[in-house]
Amino acid sequence: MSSTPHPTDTRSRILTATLDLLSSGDGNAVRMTDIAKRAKVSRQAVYMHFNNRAELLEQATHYLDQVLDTDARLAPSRAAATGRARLDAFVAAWADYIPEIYGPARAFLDMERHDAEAAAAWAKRMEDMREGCEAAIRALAADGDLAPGLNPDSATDLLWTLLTIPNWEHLTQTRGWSQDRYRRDILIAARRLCLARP
Amino acid sequence: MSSTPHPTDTRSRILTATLDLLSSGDGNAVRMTDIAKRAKVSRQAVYMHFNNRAELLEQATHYLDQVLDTDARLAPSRAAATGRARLDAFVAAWADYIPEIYGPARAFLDMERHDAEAAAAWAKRMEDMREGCEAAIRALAADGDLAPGLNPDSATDLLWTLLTIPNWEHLTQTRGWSQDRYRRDILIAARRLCLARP
DNA sequence: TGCTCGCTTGACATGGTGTAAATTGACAGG
DNA sequence: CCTGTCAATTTACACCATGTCAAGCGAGCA
Repeated sequence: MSSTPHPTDTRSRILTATLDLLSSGDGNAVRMTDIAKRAKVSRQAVYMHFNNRAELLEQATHYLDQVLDTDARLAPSRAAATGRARLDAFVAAWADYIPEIYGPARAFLDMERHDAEAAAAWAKRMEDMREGCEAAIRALAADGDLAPGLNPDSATDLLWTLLTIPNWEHLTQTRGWSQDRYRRDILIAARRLCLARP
Repeated sequence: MSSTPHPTDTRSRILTATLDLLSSGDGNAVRMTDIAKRAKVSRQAVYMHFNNRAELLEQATHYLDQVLDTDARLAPSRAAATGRARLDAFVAAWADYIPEIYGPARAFLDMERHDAEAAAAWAKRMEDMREGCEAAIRALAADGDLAPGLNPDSATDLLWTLLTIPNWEHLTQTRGWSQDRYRRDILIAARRLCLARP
């Protein structure tokens, strides 16, 4: 059942319990009580390690980033020779990354409205992601391959927007797209949007 | 202050109070208490007219649709001669519609996770909107102007996704785009995405 | 006079987060 | 062996928003 190893120390048990619950679909069943139960500690023990839910979630995503080796996944994109290749690699990497962080992401999106701290933590992550978009667009512009009619700023923001998690959610959950279809069609869309000659 | 007329009967006062608060920015300050206070009735009086918050919000958007004459705004799109014209008219109409319904929309998006009834009501509205996208894409396909590489289904879903309210929110709120810029650049993006020769 | 309707008042249940304090049990060091 | 420390437990409570319940009140109508 458990997708992550099963460490003995309490703090790690809480973190893996959090991730397990978040990734197990019913995102609503991730209350502090549920996490504590799953980690086999008291609810108060959770508060001994994390001040509040937002902080716990934030630590959990950091923990997840190590497991997924997020940086390494974006290396191919950074190494790409042309702007077109960079765009393709970035979109592909990101498309496959989304489903893996969807659990925590959904939790943050839910909190973001009424919890400024959570919103800030999540905004920073998404800002990092935007930089990937910006780099790809700059590379395209340098190659003279950027779509005419769009300045680099607008192209960056539009690409970034296209690739947001709510859009992935909309297409795969609401519209029932498979992950394969998402990967394929979102790449086509990104090319059409950004490239002068898609 | 009040953007809507000020009817005397209680039910209408509650509805306009709801819309006023929703459109006044701080979307978090739209608790049942706030609405009641604004309508100058007791909190319980609200429950005499609407069973719960979701139902109140739903009625409020219906009320708003009458005020905005939503149907009429989409008439130019339906009347367009070519697929390209239809796409343009639809995107333009929708782009200017979003800011006007943003208040209620945001409230629904917040509830949709933990309130099935609210989610269903909102999904229906968005489904109606999808039909506009579908009609535009079909018209393009009929003219032979649809982007190669995308079948009509995918194009419809992608266009629909591009135009969602969270994306408008992301671009105008998070990225600080003006409404003018949004209207202009989202139209460019929609054309690039859907047209064979944008 | 008395009935009914629309609304008010005030109290209360529920469900989730977060706080506070007293207690237990293990383990380490003098 | 006694003592201190530390992690964790148990229990209890404050807070906040939604929604429920019941009694009361005043205006208008028959």
